[in-house]
Amino acid sequence: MMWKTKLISTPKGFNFGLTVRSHGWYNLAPFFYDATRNTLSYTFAGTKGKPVAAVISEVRNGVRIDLDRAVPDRSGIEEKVRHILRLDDELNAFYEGCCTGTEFDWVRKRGAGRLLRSPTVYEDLVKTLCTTNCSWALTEKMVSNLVDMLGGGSHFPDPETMAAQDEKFYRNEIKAGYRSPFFVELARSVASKSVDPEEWLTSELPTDELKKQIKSVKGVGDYAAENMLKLLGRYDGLALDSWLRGQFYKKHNSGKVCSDKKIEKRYSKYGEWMGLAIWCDMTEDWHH
DNA sequence: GCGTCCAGGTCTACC
DNA sequence: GGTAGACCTGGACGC
Repeated sequence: MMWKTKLISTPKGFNFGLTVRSHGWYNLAPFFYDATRNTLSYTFAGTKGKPVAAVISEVRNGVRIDLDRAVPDRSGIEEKVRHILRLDDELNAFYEGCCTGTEFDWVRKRGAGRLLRSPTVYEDLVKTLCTTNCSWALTEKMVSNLVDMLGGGSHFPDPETMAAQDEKFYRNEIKAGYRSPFFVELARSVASKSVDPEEWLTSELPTDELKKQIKSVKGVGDYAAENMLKLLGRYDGLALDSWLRGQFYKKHNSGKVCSDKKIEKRYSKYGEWMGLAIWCDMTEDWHH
């Protein structure tokens, strides 16, 4: 069977807009968010070099996917949209255990807490590397350069395509600077299957062991690994970066710098959900 | 126009 | 295990 438009149901209380705008990913190519229409566009690589552009919009009790051409059921696009929007994430434990009757009741009531992610863990990993030690503007530039130069201007390049380029290309064309050798090594490791980021989604390793595994990727330190863990659905790390710290200082410490331990102490009561708790707390004013 | 700082950090060498 | 210094880029800022 082929399809071009599909409706998929969403979990009770799911909030499309808050999920899309849950963090900066919706501004990174090949995502495009149309705020006026409240639609999220994404172009999938497709098969045989034929990309498929999707527009995802909110409908009653679900979301609608509109493609620019018909694809077979086995294309996997429906599953990828479910993955992107975290439709299969089980958040009831977080809503009931951390939000009900607490400062985060708004998260439960409004259906927040689902962090947008890319269709593949590999894409999220490359994008996370692009967020390290630079301005958000440079992150956007690096990612759009990858899409423009290696994804035909439409889709995110696969590991094989990225592995075919050398460090010089990433330095000169992508403007990745010192991250360039990290991209080459990561892409070649994934292309040769010596590293399989997609396996992290279903890994049964304890979070600290999985974090070590993620950190074995060159260029991935504490922040990047914990950010990846959040996108994998594990929230027991805070993924502190300079932006998150700055927000905390403003909201909870009268604008004054404090230690990471103090930040951790405030959210430690949320246990395995502390990473999601701090993220919702620090981004609350995005959603007014 | 120029120099400095630093932003959604990490790695290496050294102690 | 803890820490200083180096590392690309590019926008903001002060002079």
